Amino acid sequence: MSRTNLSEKACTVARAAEVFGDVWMMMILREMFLGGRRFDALQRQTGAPTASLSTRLKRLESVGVLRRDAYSEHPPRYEYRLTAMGRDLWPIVVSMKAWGDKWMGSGETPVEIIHKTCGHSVTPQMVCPDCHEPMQAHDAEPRLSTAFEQEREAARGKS
Amino acid sequence: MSRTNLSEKACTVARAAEVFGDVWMMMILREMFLGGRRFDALQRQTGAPTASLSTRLKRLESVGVLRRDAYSEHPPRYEYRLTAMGRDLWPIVVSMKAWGDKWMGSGETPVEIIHKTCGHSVTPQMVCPDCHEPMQAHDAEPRLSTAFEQEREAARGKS
DNA sequence: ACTACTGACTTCAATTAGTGAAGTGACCCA
DNA sequence: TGGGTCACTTCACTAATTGAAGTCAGTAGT
Repeated sequence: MSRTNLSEKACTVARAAEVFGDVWMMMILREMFLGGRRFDALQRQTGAPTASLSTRLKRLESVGVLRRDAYSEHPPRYEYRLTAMGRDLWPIVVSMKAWGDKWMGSGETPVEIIHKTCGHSVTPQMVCPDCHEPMQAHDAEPRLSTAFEQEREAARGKS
Repeated sequence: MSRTNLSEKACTVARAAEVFGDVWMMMILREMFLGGRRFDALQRQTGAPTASLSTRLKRLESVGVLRRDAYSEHPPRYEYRLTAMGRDLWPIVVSMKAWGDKWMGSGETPVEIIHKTCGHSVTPQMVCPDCHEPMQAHDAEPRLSTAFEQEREAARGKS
């Protein structure tokens, strides 16, 4: 699907990007978190061409992000459901929504997130799991593993 | 750049996806959060072809995610820096890293995130800003605005 | 019995985007 | 004079995407 091969890289962002670093992937995920299950619903709500949607769903299934279940044998009809792996993508979609609301939005948000346990409409926040303080880019410092450091060193040297 | 026009959609995930719903965009962002500033460093560390990198950087600049500063007049040399808008993308990249580490990783993470204020190596977590409980997909319920609901209703009806 | 419709797709030809390799321009260093 | 760096652009080629149309297995209506 993508011509580049990022999956052999050490960077796990690269590996994740290979899976859903694609507009349709993100639209599909958004739609599934909104409850979309069937091919034609996903198609209409994402606006993806049939062929594009089809290749993406196959890919997501082969990765393990979603499962394709028959809900009728005759005629054969299927629906797609997120697996645990797929549900774990929720923070990514929510982060994108938060960013989109803040920087690309036009005042009112199209979707509110209601926290079931407390009932409030919320914008989930990233916090440090140790000290529970909100975290942003400038609060963090990356520390590279030696293996990853070496991969980068090699890149620096070549070409 | 993308053939589809998602930016006029109400959904802010769609708008965000239009900006960086692309493998190279994500790789560039990862690299910039790791401290990459110059064209050739970004190229080597992301593995992007020059032309691809060039179009992506132009696009990110035009959106306002990064700024292109001259660090030398003669010869003309530039570096790229994230704006506030760009730094706000951090939660997305971190969420992707967390997902990649968990589901695509091979034991050891290539990059640790050190929380400067507490000094710990952490995996940032999404919490409800009201009750401070960790939040996942099943803790949340989406509520659509009437405008967005109408857009979807229209999609349901056509073709 | 015939026609239309639904759902989940495939196939196809035309268009568009992405690719590696090579080239450009403005310098610096020896 | 020759080579090297940096930040790109241009080009010919290949690969992916697109919209439209078609397929298959049924159900519903008249």
